[in-house]
Amino acid sequence: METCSETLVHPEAVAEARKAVGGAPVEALAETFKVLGDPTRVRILLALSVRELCVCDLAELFDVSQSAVSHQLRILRAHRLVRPRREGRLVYYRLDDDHVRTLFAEGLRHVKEG
Amino acid sequence: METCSETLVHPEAVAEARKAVGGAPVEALAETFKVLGDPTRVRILLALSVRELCVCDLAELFDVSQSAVSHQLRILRAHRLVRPRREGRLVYYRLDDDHVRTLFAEGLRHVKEG
DNA sequence: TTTATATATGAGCAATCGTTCATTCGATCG
DNA sequence: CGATCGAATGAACGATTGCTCATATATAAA
Repeated sequence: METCSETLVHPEAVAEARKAVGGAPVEALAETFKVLGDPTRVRILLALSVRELCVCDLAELFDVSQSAVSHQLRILRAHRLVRPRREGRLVYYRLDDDHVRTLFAEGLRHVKEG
Repeated sequence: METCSETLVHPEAVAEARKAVGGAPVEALAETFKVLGDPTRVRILLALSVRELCVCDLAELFDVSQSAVSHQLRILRAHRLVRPRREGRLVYYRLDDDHVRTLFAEGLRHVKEG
C-alpha cells in the first residue's frame, strides 16, 4: 500500500524531479529552517538584526528567563546564525551573516500577502 | 533569577530593539519557517519547484508512504505553499507562489558557505 | 450499483522540542 | 582569597511532531 499502481505514475516527471532534489543538501536546508521556526528564536534574531545586544538585554526584552535565552543562543550559534563577543562579564551577540535578514524579508512577504 | 541587575542592562538598546520586533508578525513568521523545517516537506517543495506532480509521483519519488505525503501536503496547503488541482482521480500539486523558491535559494546560500 | 484506484483523514505512538530548575563556569570586585 | 554577577549547561517534564495503520471519501470503471 506504499505507492500507486505503476501504470498511472508519470515516470519522466518523477525522473526529472528526482534529479533536481537528489543533489540538494536537503537535511541541512531543513535544519536551517527548523532553527528559524521558533518564535523565541525569531524574536532574538529580529532584535539582533537591529543591533548588537547582550544576553541580559535579550532576556529582559522578551520577558523570558536568561536560561531560555542562553539555550536558544546556543542553537543559533551552532548554526552560525549569531556570533558572540565577550566583554568582561557580558557576552554580546550579533547576526553572523546577512542571509537571515534576507530570509526574514522574504518570509514576511509571504506572510503578508495572505 | 529572571533577568540581570537593572544597572547593567542597556535600556536604550532594549527600547530600540523592542520597537523593531514589536510590530513584526513573529508568530506567523516562525510558523512559516517551521513548515519549511522538515526534510520531507523540503523534498516535496523542491520537487514541485521543478514541475507539477501528483501525490502518487511524490510518494514514489521519496519512497515514503502515500499517507505520509498526504499529511505533509495538508500542512503545506494550509500555509498556502502548495496548491492542488484535481484531474479525475489524480490530484496534482504545484507551488502556490514564488516565495518558496527565493527562500530556498537564500537558505542554500547560507548552508553552502559553511 | 458494485468494484477499484487515488487521495484524505483520524487515532495512536515514539521521538523531538522548548521550557524550567538547579548547578557550573568565567570574570570582576572586595 | 571568597563573594558576586552574567552566562552556559544538564536533567527532567509537558507539549508538539511526523510517522504508521486503519478507515473514509471521491472519482472512475465494470
